[in-house]
Amino acid sequence: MTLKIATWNINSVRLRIDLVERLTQTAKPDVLCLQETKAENKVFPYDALKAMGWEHILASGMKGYNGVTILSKIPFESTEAPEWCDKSDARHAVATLKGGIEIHNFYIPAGGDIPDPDQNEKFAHKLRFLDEITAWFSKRKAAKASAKNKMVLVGDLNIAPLESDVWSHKQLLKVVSHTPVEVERLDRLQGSHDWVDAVRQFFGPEKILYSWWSYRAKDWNTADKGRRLDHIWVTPALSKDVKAVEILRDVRGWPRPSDHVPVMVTLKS
DNA sequence: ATGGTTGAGAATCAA
Repeated sequence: MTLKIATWNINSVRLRIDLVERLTQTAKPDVLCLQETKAENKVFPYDALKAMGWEHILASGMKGYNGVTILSKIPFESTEAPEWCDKSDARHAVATLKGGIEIHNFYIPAGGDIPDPDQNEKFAHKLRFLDEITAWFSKRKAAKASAKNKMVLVGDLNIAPLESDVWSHKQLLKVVSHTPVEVERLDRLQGSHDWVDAVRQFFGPEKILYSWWSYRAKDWNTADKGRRLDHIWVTPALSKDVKAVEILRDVRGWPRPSDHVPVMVTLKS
């Protein structure tokens, strides 16, 4: 038996509902975590998603921006939509699957253009968000004696930490998403619950990997100026169960695509 | 050097 978990920044679930269906049918994930759904719950396409086989749906949305969703073929034991930085901005959804795996789906703030928290409140928010969830996971780890905890953290973390996660390390060092201050925060988050980067565990540290290509490039595929902003992390109790990881680059070439592509892990269960 | 595109939803704001 296997469990396939995918994450995808869909950039409007309503506009791209047909692409969600295409991914559902071709990649056949058991759990699909979406970010940037851009739909408040009252306009969320529950019926269309149920019709394509997503029986269990956790949606946390707001009008116009952000929004995270966990779609599942496996029933939920419990669900939660925590809030951070005193904002109700729909950036975190948690679902525990029947059987015990706890899934965290994040849309971390992008952080604006200027990588200085004193000049740019959006960048300050991004750092604060990372600090808050790091403290929260550290506390939970201590409280739960977590050695056996089976947890998965996915999402658009809006940080590409390694040199092999960006098209040019040198040219992006001062570009939000790849600055040392963000990478250091992401490393601390990773340490907060002994998270293992399942994608790098599978592919190794050297392989060039991207999950996002800007809409602004004339030809995203030829220019290939990508970044790996979308991540799948697992706790040590699950790291040995990672059988495969795929970054579905072809999806960037689908009609009217998102600027992000799905990342999917196959776990032995 | 600094533009380039997309989405929500109704003028910009965010990415």
